[in-house]
Amino acid sequence: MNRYPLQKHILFAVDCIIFGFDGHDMKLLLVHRAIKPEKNKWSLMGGFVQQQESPEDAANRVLKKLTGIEGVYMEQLHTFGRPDRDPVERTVSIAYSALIDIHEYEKQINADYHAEWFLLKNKPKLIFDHDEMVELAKKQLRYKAAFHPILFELLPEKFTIPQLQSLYEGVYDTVFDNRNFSRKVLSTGLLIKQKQKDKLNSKKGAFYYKLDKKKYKADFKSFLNFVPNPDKFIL
Amino acid sequence: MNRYPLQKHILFAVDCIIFGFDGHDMKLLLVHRAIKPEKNKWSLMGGFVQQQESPEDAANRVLKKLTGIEGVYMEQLHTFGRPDRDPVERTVSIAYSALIDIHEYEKQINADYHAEWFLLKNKPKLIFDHDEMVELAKKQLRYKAAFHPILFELLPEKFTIPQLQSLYEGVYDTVFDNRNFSRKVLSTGLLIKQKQKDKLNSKKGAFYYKLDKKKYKADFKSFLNFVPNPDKFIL
DNA sequence: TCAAAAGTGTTCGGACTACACCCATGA
DNA sequence: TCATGGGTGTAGTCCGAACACTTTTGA
Repeated sequence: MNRYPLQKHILFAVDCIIFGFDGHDMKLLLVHRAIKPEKNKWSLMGGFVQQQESPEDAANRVLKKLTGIEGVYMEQLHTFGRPDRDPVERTVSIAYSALIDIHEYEKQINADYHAEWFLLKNKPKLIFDHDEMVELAKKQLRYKAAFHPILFELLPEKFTIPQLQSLYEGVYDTVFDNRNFSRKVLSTGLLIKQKQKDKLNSKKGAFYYKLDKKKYKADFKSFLNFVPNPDKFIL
Repeated sequence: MNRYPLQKHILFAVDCIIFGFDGHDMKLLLVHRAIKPEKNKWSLMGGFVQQQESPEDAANRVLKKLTGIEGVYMEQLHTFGRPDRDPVERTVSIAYSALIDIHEYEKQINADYHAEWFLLKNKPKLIFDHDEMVELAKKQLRYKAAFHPILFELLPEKFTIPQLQSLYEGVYDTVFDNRNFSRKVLSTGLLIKQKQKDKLNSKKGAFYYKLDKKKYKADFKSFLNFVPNPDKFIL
C-alpha cells in the first residue's frame, strides 16, 4: 500500500526512569554519556525504537541491556516531543518509569554504560529534558503509590515492615506513625510472615515478610491507603 | 550539528478522543473518513505532527480544526506505537483525551469532516487501534473523575445538581443516592447557587449552579470523593 | 389532584488518627 | 543494665453510607 506522502518523518526514542531503593533512600539509575552531544554528562538510559519493535519492547530492551533484568515493572509515563528537545535533530521520546529491586541489578550490572545509582534527592543535572522526565516520574510514583501497592516492586523477596515503612517515608519524604502503618499494611492480608528475622538493623530483629503474589495481583488495581492524607504529598 | 545516522525516521501523529455530555448520556465525537485506507469508516479525529510543532500543539490544532473550540481541557493519554498499527506505513500516535461542552461545539461545528456525536455505549467500530484508545480513555476518565473534579468540563456554564449527578451516573454507569450526592458536591464549596431555575426537566425546577472558578483551580489536584466505593467501578 | 422530580436530615458503623508503653537483644 | 529499634492496643473523631419523606408545580 502507498505511504503517506508529504509527511515529515522523525526520530523516535524511549527513555527509562529507573528507580531503586537501597534500604534507606530512593535512588535513580543514570548513565554517563560517552558520546556527543552532551558528552560526559549524565542522562537517562535510552535508545531508538527500531523498525519492527513496539515502544514497550524497545524500553524493555534498553532496560535489559543496561541492567540485565527482565520482567520488570514498567509503565509508559509520558511522551516528550518539543521540537527542540534534542539539539541534534528532532526526536520524540516516550518516557518509561521502571521500578527495580536494586539487589537484582547488582548481580547483573553491565559495565559498558558506566551506570551509577544516585540518591534521588541528590541527582546531577541531566541532559535535554531528562530532568523534566524525572520530575514527572516522581510525581507519578507518589500519586500511584498512594493507592496501589507498586512500591513492593522495589523490595527484595523478603523484607521487613520497618523497611517497607522507610521506603514509603522515602518516597513521600516524611515520617509515618509506625503503629498505624504496620496495622494498615498487615490488614490488607498481602503479607506472609516468615520465621526468620532480619537482625542487621536492630538488636531485637524484625520479622521478614513475603508478598502474597496471588493477592498482590488480584488487589493490584484496588485502592489501598498506606499513605495518610495523600493530598498533602501529591501535587 | 550532525544528525543521528543510521536511524530510521517514522511518522508521528496525534489522535483525539473527544468526550461530550448531552444532559443524559456520554458521547464521543467521531469523524467519517473520506480517504483511503478504511474509507467510509469512523475514526477518531487525528493528524500528523508538523515539523515545528509540539504534540500538544498538534492536538490542539486538530481539535480546533474540527470543533472550532480552543482552550479545551485535554491531556495526553498514551502513545500507541505497535509497528503494524497503521497498515499504510509505520506511524506512532499520541492519543489525547479531551472533554468539551457539547453546546459550545454545536455553535461552531465544522462540516468539512462529517463529524458526528455517538452515544459512547453505542459507538461504531473504529479504524486501526482507535477502539483501544477509546477503551483506555474511558478507563482513565473513570479513574481520574473519581478523585478530581474534571467532569465539570463537560457541562455548560450553568447547570443543575441533578444534571451533574446524571453525568456522573453516565460515566460510571450506575445510580447514586441523590441525597448523599448533593451533600457531597455542595460541601466542597465549588458551586455557586444561581437565582434561576431550570424548568425543562421537571415541574418543580432545579436551581442552576455555576462553578467557582477560583476554587476549582485551587482544588483541582486535591482529592474529592463524589464517587462512593470507587473500587467497584474502576478497573 | 396527581404525577414527577427536587430538595432536605439523621443515624449508624467503620476507618483513620493520635497517642504510650512493653519487648527482645547485643553491646 | 542500658540503649536501640520492634512490636502491639485503645479511645475518640470524622466521614461516608444507608435510608424516607416533604415540597413544588405543571398537566
